[in-house]
Amino acid sequence: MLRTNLAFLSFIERFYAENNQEKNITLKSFPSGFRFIEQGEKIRNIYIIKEGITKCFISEENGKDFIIEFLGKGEVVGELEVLKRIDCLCNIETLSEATAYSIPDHFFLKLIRENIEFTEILLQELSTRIIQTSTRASFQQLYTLEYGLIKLLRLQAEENINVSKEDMAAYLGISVRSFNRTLQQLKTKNAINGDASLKMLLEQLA
Amino acid sequence: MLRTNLAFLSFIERFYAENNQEKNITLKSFPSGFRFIEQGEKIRNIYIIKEGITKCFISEENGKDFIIEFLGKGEVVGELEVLKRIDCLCNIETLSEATAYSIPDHFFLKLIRENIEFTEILLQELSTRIIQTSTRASFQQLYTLEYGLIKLLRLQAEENINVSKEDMAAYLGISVRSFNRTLQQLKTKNAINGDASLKMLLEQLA
DNA sequence: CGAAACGTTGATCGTCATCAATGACGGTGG
DNA sequence: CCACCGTCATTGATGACGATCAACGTTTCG
Repeated sequence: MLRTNLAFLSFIERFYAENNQEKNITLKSFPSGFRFIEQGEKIRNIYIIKEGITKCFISEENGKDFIIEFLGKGEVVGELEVLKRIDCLCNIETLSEATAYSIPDHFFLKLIRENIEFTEILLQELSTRIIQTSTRASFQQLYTLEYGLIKLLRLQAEENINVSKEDMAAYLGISVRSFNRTLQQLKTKNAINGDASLKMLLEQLA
Repeated sequence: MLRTNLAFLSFIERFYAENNQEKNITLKSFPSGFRFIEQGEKIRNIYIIKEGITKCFISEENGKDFIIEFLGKGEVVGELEVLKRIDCLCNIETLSEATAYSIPDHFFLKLIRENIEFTEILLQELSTRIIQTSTRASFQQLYTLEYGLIKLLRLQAEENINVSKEDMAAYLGISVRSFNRTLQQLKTKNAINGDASLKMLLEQLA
């Protein structure tokens, strides 16, 4: 659930240190809770996250939010919009203080044309995203909330990060009320067998 | 809902005609209803569809199917698996007679390294997929079936293709029974206002 | 000054009513 | 025989509303 891409990060850090005479790449800092990309706006830079955690989410017209993914170190945002010359699809908001390398669109496109290593990392990244998004869509569509929640808790226990209940609910596409309710049902049904760290997390939440 | 990529197709046709002395690319034909990629298997070729319609779907462990997308002319399949060296994520099955260019994995990777035009088309394709998959996941998660069905019918009316009820149901992640029921509800509620071609399609189905 | 009392706020839960979606089963009609 | 529908029971998921509780700061009074 927290995606990272260390290959991307180390590439860009190397590039930033060695090949940035023209200052195409700049490093920016954001406070926690800052929305640095807004759905529907035009964009002129892509960002590669150096430090911190962000969420990438779509706000639907009915007022609900759907979190596409949590993005950490080395994840890139805005690249789809630049590649396809479209307005931003999602909002990107920091969940902690964060720093990110900012790369102007033209320079990003130039990198793709001229640096095969960069392009291959990008291809890997896009592939990973398609895989994750598709399998998740399928899963969330075909299983009940209860299964989805267990899966989410498991992911969170593995990666040992902490996300607000509000965000977890948005990740599942439900309200906080429903999220709490389902947590509680899990607990009373004792639906978790075996996994100790998962049990602890559940105790802690419900 | 029926994705195509004419840029990809014309690239590969040109390449096939002019640069295929070593016979790396071959043209294959499949009958209707043929599953030429099976979830969980290893893969050694990618395919680019020349003619015909296919469906790309995940079979979940609970026996349900989820159709990721319908793929037509110029769509590529198997490239994620080759790029990431993993087993097949989905099944690909023809819905009509179909022909496809088959490209060995090593040659596909070589094309990426050596032909920037090819790579750029591929980047476009992957971007499109992420966008479609994400927005669809969000929509299907946050709106009711009724909305989802209307959207699906609209897409189908626009693209003027015909897909079996079974497949439409799988696209929505529901059973045929539920699909029919919802169609009927749409009809009796007269939920469609304005769009004539949509109304016709609904009449025809329900 | 310090402790007790008070009010505010936000998060959570119990409960109830309701809507959304499903599964089963038998019937109907081409 | 197969695709579809009526019907019924049931599960899944939601929204609304009020009650509760903990956290926190402020006020009040001994």
